[in-house]
Amino acid sequence: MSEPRRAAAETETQAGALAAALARPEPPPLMREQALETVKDAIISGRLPPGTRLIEREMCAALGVSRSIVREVIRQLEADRLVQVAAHRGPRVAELTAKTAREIYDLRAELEVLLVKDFIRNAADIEVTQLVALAPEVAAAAAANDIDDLVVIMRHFYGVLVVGADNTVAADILETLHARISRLRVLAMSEPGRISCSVREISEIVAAVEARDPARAEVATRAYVNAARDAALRQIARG
Amino acid sequence: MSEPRRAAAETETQAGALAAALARPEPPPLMREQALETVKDAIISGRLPPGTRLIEREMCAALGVSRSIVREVIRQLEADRLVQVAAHRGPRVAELTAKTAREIYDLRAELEVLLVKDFIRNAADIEVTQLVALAPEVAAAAAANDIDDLVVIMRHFYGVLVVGADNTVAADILETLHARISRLRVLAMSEPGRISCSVREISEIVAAVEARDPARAEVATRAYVNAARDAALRQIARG
DNA sequence: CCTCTTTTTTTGTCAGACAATCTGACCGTA
DNA sequence: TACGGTCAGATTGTCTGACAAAAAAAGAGG
Repeated sequence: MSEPRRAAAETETQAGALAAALARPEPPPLMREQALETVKDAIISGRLPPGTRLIEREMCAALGVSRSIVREVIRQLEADRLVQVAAHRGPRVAELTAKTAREIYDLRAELEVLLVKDFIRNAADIEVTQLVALAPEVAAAAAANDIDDLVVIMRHFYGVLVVGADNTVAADILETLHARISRLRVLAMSEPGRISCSVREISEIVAAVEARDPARAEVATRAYVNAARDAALRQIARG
Repeated sequence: MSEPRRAAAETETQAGALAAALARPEPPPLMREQALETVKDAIISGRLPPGTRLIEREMCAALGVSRSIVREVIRQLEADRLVQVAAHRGPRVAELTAKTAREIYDLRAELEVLLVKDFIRNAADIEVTQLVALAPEVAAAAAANDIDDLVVIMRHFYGVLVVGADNTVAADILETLHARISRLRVLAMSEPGRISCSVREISEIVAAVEARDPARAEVATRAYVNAARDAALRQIARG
């Protein structure tokens, strides 16, 4: 009984390896996905500020796609809470109140703590090394006061974290939260003194991860996210 | 300067109150929302089991709507992770692996802890009373072994919790997680002995909330969700 | 200045079309 | 029989055009 099943399992494994090796990461991109990415990026970067009306016809013209596509994209952005849609009134880029921002940061803290702990538990040594290698990069970008570069490096940081933590559910949700506060994060980083402070906090997280010390990592991660939250809320309060 | 503004604010407030009082909670329901709710309910209840293909034309016929609507609905379900869509291959009701289930339950624990703590901090006394009043109902339904009733009561329980906690972000995300594991939750509840166990755990949560003791509530909530997780994973393991 | 109409804009929905792609059946060959 | 190749049908991805209903804007009148 086990002979044929073993054989089947073997061919399956081989096929799986083949598929993985040959998988094209870029199957002919769907219009819908390109359009979604374009609009999402425009919102996240702030080129479409909160409150902006997203009129279907204009979106069609701007994106070069049909209304069908635009409407599907809107539905996805709505589900991600990046746009708010009132019936018969059309979608607008979502506003971010202080209350909502606080809620997002508080939940973000829990998610990042969860991910860092999972990273400590699940990540291979090479992934830990990758994370450790990012700490000096963060420091360098901070020293140069290059916020754009810092954003890129932090995105990389979270990329390594997410892969090593191997927790898709938490990673997906954290990504939606990050998207919602992305403008705010950049704003908060431009607060004088915030950058050098966050460098220290991130270094501490990395050090705790390197030591594979979950309790220490939790404290460090909470400190980092809470400080970011307070800076963000100050920015909102200033208008 | 403040006089006219006060007057304006007053009429605005009055108008707002009127609008709130007369607001029909049911503005002519959009086809798309009805369709979404119908499909979502079918998935959550298990009438559309995981893996089921959702063919556009068939959905149109079944729901009595056009393809535009069906496709918009699919996009929303995709964003909620209730369906998985492969390009050119169409959507299927999402499968739930043991790994994903574990991740969902672990995150659910964090979210419910967060919400319970917020409830303790923010809820009015009357809301605490409402929650306390649900404990005996849970016990009664459990004693009668009426799982359907228990599901309804637990939905009510979370409704009260969410309103009192006043944390929309966490509530929304918890709702999507609950949706993804809803079949599993029912399955887990049918495990012999699980119900009476969960009654005790829920009573302890309620007692901790009534005492407004966050630390105790956290312990109780974790115990409840972790027990639910273990029961759920056992069900998955059994096939 | 406020209020009531009338237009204009925009959304919500449908129907039909067509190319690109996937699936499964069929078929010849070794 | 097992395997690789071909072809027709099914299905998705996308576009266009249409129209009723709702909301917003513009005018008219007091």
